[in-house]
Amino acid sequence: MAVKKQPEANSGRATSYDVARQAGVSQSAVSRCFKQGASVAPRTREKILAAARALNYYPNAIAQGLITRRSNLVAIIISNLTNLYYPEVLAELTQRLSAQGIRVLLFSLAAESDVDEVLDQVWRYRVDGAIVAARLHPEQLAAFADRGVPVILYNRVGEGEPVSSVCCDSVSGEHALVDALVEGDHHVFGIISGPADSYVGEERVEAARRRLHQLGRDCQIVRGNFDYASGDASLRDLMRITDRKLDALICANDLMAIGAIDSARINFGIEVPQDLSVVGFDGVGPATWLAYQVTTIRQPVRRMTEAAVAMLIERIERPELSPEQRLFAGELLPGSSARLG
Amino acid sequence: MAVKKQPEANSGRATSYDVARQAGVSQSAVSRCFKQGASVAPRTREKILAAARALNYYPNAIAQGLITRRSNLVAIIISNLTNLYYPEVLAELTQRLSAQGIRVLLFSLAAESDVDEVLDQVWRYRVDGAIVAARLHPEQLAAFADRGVPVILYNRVGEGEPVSSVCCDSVSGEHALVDALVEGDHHVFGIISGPADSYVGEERVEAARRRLHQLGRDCQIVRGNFDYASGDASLRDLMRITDRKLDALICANDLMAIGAIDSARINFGIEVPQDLSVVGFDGVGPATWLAYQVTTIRQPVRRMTEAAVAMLIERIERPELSPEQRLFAGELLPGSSARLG
DNA sequence: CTGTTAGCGCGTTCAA
DNA sequence: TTGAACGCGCTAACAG
Repeated sequence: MAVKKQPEANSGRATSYDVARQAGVSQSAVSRCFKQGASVAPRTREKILAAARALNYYPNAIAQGLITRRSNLVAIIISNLTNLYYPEVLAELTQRLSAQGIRVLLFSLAAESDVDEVLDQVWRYRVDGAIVAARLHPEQLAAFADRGVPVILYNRVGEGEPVSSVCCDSVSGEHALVDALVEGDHHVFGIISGPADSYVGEERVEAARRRLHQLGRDCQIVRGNFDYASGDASLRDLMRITDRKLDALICANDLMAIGAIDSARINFGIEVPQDLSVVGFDGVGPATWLAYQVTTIRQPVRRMTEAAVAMLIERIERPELSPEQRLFAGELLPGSSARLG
Repeated sequence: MAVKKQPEANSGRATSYDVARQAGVSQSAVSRCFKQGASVAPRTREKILAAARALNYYPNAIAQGLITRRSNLVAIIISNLTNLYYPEVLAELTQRLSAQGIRVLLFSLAAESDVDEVLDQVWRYRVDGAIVAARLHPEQLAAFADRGVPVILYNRVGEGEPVSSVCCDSVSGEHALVDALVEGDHHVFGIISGPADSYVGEERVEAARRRLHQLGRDCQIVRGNFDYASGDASLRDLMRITDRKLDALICANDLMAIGAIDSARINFGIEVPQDLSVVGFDGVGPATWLAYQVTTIRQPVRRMTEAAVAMLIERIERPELSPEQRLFAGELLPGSSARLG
């Protein structure tokens, strides 16, 4: 005879057995009572719910997960949370997942090299799926496939590896920006890139460069790292390189555009957009502030997060589904940081 | 005879039994092998680790949690993630917890009224503790105590309920700001508050108001809601109320200060700080941008998150520890958005 | 509709 | 140092 603990002596940790005893039913009746479309007599149900409430009983999701093989946990892996653009994405994702009865296990990377440690934990917690906004190597992506854990990349694609992804279209976005700048009669073009390990950064820069080339324009490219300070630093570089003739600046994201605008006005005494046009990418909050009104491409965050969550849940329920890539066009916000055509 | 599945046929989900069989040892040997200071012969250990690697075995944290009664999960509950100030806090917290072998279950509230649903999930997942930056009712706080789940409030206090918390001192911060403003020879003071349901918002406003009163200064207070747009809107209100005589503005956070600065310059053609001094609170990134350089109080985020995590882990390990409130003084960033004494 | 039974994957006694 | 046996809290057949 097992020496069971007192039923409710240790407060706040009642089990389904405690509830069963209190309600005078079997443990499995309690289990069914907390399951969706299970058959329980109304009277029984009431007794059980009353007992559950009295004992402060909540089903143990850990135990449920062990047996159903569904943890209802999804990992969200984000490289640098502080990038002004992610908080909005993260909030949207968690709220949408929450609405679907899914909990978020958050992993934030201090350095890209931490990915392997993070994945280690992801496997241990038997998450049902993952949404990833960080660079993953092919073998890391393969690990997800091996384990049958569906994964959705956010603003990234699996280079080589077939994997589902949700992205904002860099090419059409940069085309729109470049076309508008060119029509606006600019002559000396500069580009501030993102860090070398950023997928969208490289993609945006390449798209802008090619489009400029197609239209017969040359450009200078300097490397930034997506933050405010690098907007300033890169602008200085470009002013030097172009002998201050720069009059159109394309930034790989809004934050650097803002840094460049401030630097132009304050450090160089240049008028934006009269003397220098600046465009960004993302459509983050500060881009719309009165002082900046950055001409940029706004990512359709709502639709993108909605798609990411929908795609993930689909694949959790039907693992055989093949990968799918969804590309959303951003919207050109004219702003007033650039003279357009 | 139970019909066991093929050992490794279903790839990527090996159990400790599979590893044991492959290594020719018992399951409990495998278990010990993955535990810290357990006694395993070096040769046995190697065999097991080799088998584990071959089978791609990772201990099931869910099952571990079920038996050890430690999920190694901590809930982080944040009301509005998009408040420019929280991403930094969230990133710090997750990284610090991660370093301690603890995973983060993230809950982001769309509305304060969602708290109860969130808590429901918190109980179900048997989290070891929680860090909360959202308003909790006394009965909600009591629920944590009932269940023996340690909780740390972040920039909030338990009103009535005894509960641990980590805060940045509003009183000393506002005193420093007000004192500096008063010495700077200002005459018409205005305050933009936070939303009514914000604890720090109310506290900061009250501290500023009292200090002004002590120094024999009167002030006008209008309600903001912590976002950029309300900085603009509230400034308009204050300009009207004071018949444009406002020359010192105290904002309950930096974001509103920035909104007010932009509005003053652009909508009213007022020079900041020559004609109007503006101060904020928090020390968020944009506050230091060249265009603003907001005079503000910088919260010591690193020390605060470090304290929160340390306090929480202490209480997870020693539940009998009584609540503790830690108050950190912020640092006055002089900036250039205000004429100080 | 309800109770009985058998595990989910692992940590933890207790002997050997 | 190792293995056998048990149980964490629950779901999922199955029989009644």
